[in-house]
Amino acid sequence: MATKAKRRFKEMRLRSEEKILDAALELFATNGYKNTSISEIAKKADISKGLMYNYFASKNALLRAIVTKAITEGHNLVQHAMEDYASPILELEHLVLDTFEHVKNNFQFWKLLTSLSHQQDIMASVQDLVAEEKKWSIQKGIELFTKLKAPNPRQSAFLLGAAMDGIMLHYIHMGDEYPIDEMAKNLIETFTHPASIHLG
Amino acid sequence: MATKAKRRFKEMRLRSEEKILDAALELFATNGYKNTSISEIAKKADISKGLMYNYFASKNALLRAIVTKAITEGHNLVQHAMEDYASPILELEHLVLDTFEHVKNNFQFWKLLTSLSHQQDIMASVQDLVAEEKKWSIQKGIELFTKLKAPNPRQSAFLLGAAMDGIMLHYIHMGDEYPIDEMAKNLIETFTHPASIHLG
Amino acid sequence: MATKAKRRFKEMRLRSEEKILDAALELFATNGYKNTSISEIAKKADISKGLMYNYFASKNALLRAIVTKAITEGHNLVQHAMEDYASPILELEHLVLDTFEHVKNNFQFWKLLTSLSHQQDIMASVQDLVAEEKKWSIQKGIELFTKLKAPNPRQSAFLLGAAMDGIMLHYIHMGDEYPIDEMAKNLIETFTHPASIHLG
Amino acid sequence: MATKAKRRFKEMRLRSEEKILDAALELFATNGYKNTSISEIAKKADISKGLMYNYFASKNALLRAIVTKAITEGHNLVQHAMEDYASPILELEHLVLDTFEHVKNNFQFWKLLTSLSHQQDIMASVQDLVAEEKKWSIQKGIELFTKLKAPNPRQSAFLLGAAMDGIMLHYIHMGDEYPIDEMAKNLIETFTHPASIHLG
DNA sequence: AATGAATGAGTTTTCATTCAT
DNA sequence: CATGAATGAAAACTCATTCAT
Repeated sequence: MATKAKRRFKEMRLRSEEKILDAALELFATNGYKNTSISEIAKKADISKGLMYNYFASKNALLRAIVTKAITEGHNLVQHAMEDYASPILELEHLVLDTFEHVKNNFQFWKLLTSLSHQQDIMASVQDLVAEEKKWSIQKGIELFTKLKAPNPRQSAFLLGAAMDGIMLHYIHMGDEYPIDEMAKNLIETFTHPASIHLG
Repeated sequence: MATKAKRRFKEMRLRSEEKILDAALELFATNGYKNTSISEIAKKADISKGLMYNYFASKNALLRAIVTKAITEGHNLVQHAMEDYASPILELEHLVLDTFEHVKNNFQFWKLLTSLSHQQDIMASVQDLVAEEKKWSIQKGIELFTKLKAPNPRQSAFLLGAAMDGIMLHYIHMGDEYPIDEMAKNLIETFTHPASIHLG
Repeated sequence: MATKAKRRFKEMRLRSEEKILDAALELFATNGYKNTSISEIAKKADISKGLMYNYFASKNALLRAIVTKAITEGHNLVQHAMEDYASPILELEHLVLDTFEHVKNNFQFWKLLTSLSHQQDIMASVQDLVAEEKKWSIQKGIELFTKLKAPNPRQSAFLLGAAMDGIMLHYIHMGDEYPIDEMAKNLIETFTHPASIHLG
Repeated sequence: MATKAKRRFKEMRLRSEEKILDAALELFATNGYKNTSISEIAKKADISKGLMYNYFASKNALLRAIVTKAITEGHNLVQHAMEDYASPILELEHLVLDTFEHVKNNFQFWKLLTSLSHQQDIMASVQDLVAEEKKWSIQKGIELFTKLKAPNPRQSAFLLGAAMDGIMLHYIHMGDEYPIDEMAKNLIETFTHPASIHLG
């Protein structure tokens, strides 16, 4: 009896939580954290203002929940993708493609994260979650270019990272108008082909 | 007499206006637009809250003034730098270096602009100013790569643009810890040397 | 069968009601009425929020129930204690000691009542219950001092009442650190011995 | 010029601050801290809600300001009054009378303080201010009864303290209906006359 | 009888903006 | 031109109470 009721309650909780997280992510991403009110979130999630506080202790806790969730998901995804590859070139190719795939599939989240990254005080409450992710990413790049026998792996990793972030930035701003797949292909060629594609 | 007095007033006016713009730029850039109060700006600019409204009709007008000013300055700078170059390679080199130089010299402004770019409603009030700038920039890139006989000038221009923005993004986040000059050198080589520097 | 089940239900009901009353009393007394939420009470009583409303129509009804219960108990106690004494001196002695005993045994309740007594609007809903109690208490004091042939029984009763309330106040604030028994002894001597104990 | 304007502003500030403090004191004292909203205070003080925050950082800061102000005033008053007396009996007489005088003149404040003393968490934010006051008071009492050669000065000081607090409590509850001056006289006699006044 | 999800009115707090001087 | 006191609308948050199950 009690079990049945409990299960039902759990489901209700989960559904509401999901609705709130989704609504908040979209609004935060589009209009910014400070610029989004709990009222707006509640309206979009189709719940009452008060209910939000049943699930998240504060607006900031809600933000952290979003970031935590997305980073966890993202981390798993990329780590999986990295497992076994025949050659470092293929590996680099997948690093780029998988990352962009993840960005495409989590458009709103990346928009939010990019937006957050410019607000010092808000970022502070999320910094720890993001910092680790970044370090891991650069480390992976350096390993790759070392395997590829690049003359300066660190430098190449940084440049690749910058180019990827730039592409993501443009993609995030322009959305599907931006030729992200083409850019990815181009990027991979630039970083793996001995002859530059840029000059004839 | 009157003239002298008038001139002094004008100078004071300019000085106050300048102080407000500077203070606001720094605070907006560091903490975000929404997160910065008029009180804070007034305190930092060492003027009264009320005085601000003598110079700018609203907080949003102040924001627009900052963006307008910086974009105008930036535009002049880059356009100047582009004038006469012996070869397109040199020209590309200068495009990259001058842009980064501008970012370095207007760190706060770029920080602000990057931050703003993620807040749809605020950006709306500034969008038109930025859009033109962007278009011009891409056009310039395409021209350059055409002169350089790149197989796909548009693609190369996009990739260069993305890489430059990525580098700027990292520089803006990390400040002087980021090896922006080294990155610039590297970037130029990648885009102008027939043999890739990435693979040995 | 039915009877047995009914009895069990009644017991459960009593147990839950008791748990709620105890939890609420402690929380109200410690943190104040307004400062205590139904959630806290429910958690402390180990029941659900909703169940509380099966037993008490509102938070205020719960408060009234607590006060009513404790006053009734207290009244019985003191009245019992007052029955037959050989001398008015002994009677006064018992009045003091029994009252303090009651306070010691109902510490939380007295704490609550003392706390409530300063909140006009809340007190309104409880006032009538308390007023009667007070009147009875003073009447008793006057009777006693009359029997004791005090020159001004009313005055003495008031002074004794004030001193007792003062001692109770201190006891309530300090808890068992306060030497309430010693104070009681002292108080009785002061009011029954012809020679003052205060000056040597 | 500037000076004149500044003086005017200071006066405005002072007046508003005073109005807020007075309104808040009365409401806190009558209805309790938690039970009083900023809106009510603003309405009573005839100012806008927002203005309160120009003067006090928070509702709690307002409370502390009230307590600090009253304790400081009270301390000065009593300390002054204690200076030079011909005999310890006269000194005790004045201790009692001056204290009651202070309570009468700061009725609202004492009502508030008595009310606060029962709410642990609120009291925490004010405790330090009050604790010192209490210690000083008891110390004074012990000194007095030592000079008066009471057999147990500490005990007598405690009893006097309790009686005084009890009288104040009743006075605070009943207001001017309570014969506080008569009680004071009676109290002094009880504690200074060798023969008890209670029994004929 | 019992649960806890959901509500909404009310509370504290913030801040762009106005205005008297 | 300059000041900062004052306002009020909107934001974050709390909580007694209701209700479907």
